[in-house]
Amino acid sequence: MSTTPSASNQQARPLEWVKPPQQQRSQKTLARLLDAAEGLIVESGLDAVTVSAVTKRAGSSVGSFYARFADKEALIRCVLERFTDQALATASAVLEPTRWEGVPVHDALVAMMRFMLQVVDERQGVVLALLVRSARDPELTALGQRLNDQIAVHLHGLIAQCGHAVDHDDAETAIRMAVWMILSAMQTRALDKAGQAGAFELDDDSIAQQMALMIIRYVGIEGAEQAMENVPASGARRAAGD
Amino acid sequence: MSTTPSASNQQARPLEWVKPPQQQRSQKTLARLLDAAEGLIVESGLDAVTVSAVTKRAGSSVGSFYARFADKEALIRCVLERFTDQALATASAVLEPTRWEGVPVHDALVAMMRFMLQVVDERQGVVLALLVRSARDPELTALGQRLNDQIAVHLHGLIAQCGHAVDHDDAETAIRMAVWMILSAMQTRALDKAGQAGAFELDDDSIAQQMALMIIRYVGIEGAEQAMENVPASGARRAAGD
DNA sequence: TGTACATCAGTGAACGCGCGTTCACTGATGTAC
DNA sequence: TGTACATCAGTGAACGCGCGTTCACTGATGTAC
Repeated sequence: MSTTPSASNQQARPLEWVKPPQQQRSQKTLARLLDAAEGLIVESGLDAVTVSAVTKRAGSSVGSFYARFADKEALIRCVLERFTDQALATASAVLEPTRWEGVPVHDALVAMMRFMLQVVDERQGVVLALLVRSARDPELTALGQRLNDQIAVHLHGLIAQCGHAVDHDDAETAIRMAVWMILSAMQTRALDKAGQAGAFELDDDSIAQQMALMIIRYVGIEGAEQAMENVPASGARRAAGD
Repeated sequence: MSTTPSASNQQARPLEWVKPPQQQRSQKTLARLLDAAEGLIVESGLDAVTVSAVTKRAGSSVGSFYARFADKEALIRCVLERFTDQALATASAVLEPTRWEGVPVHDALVAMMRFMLQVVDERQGVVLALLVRSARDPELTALGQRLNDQIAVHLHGLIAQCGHAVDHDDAETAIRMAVWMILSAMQTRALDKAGQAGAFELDDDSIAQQMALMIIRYVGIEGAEQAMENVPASGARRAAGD
């Protein structure tokens, strides 16, 4: 973990709410506490995150916990901020233009949506925790918005670069809106899956394709729709302008 | 409140988790408890909903609370179910086809989106509570889905009735997806507003218009877009097919 | 290199607050004769 | 109509659990001379 590209984030960002450790020993304790908390969130939800549960799982003690964190809230913020940082870094990596050279916009979008759905699936717990905690803590709300903005900016650049005409008064706003709606829907999806209610009868693949289609049509990326190679078109698709 | 159309709901639905009162006196106590809880949620959020706070506000007592509700959860579920029932009823009323006869689809959609944004604004607290509580309680998640489905069904009927051709393989799914994304975004919006973070720099009106545009384009309601009388079109809008 | 001291890190029992829930009791409403 | 009784409704002090937080203490690491 200390060799991953996002390691610098873990040292710089989370330490705002944390007493910076002076020895390597406590550095590790801190990491173990964060991991323990995240593990509990993923496995059993936010309610399972009690100080004693976290310290027990981390093989630490209550006292050493309070040597690092001002209170329990600080821990949770730390975990969620670390998560958003990872998400931010991942988003930048995934949306890097060179990665998608020569790939039709539609396929690229579907791939991205699929990836996002997969992440949400794997890290449901954390996504939900971020959602739930945002209701109390405006600083966390801001994190979500930052993620939204960054994805939107990157996506905008990416679409602009691939040479399609865009049919929208304000492409930037449109993309921001689209990303907003999609991210929101992803959160709802995490909720539905956690509640193992029937959720959507739609599978992740169909959702990914529909989301991609939504972006293309709403933002008005002209000529991008016909590249839908793997969409099982029941009625023949016939775009108005082609 | 006992004369509103939704009063029947209040008698039938919420009582699943509640001991049915035998006298009018306790009937009123029950209503006061529900109102008190909702009031607390709206004004101070879910955390402020403690049994003693609720009973105090309702001018009641802890004991009489437990005579009606199995536990605190039951109360909260009741409040949120009552809210969804109202939302469901409102949605049916708002989406009634006769209301929109002769109104261009675009204008109708914008009006609806505006209305929804307004509701979310007024009842932020309850919307948020529903969101947060759904993470714990699958039964509440199901409520949200029911709302989604019903709106989608009505909207589908409404769009089908107004004689536009629809350019989508599966209009029903598309509309369901659109409603899903929009409702999810509304929840995020409630979050953002509550956190009074900069939220979106977009005002509610622009959001309403963009959402309407999204529906029209994504679902492919042909010929509906040019009815955009009050959209400040900076670059001249030119739909591909007209 | 060794000793003394200071600081850092870790420990876990103990405290106390807040809140959900219970329960023994009083008062109100309805019913039987 | 009046009295006796049963049931329903309401009361709030008391209980107890769980959890966050504190604190007096032990052990480990680093530093000065």
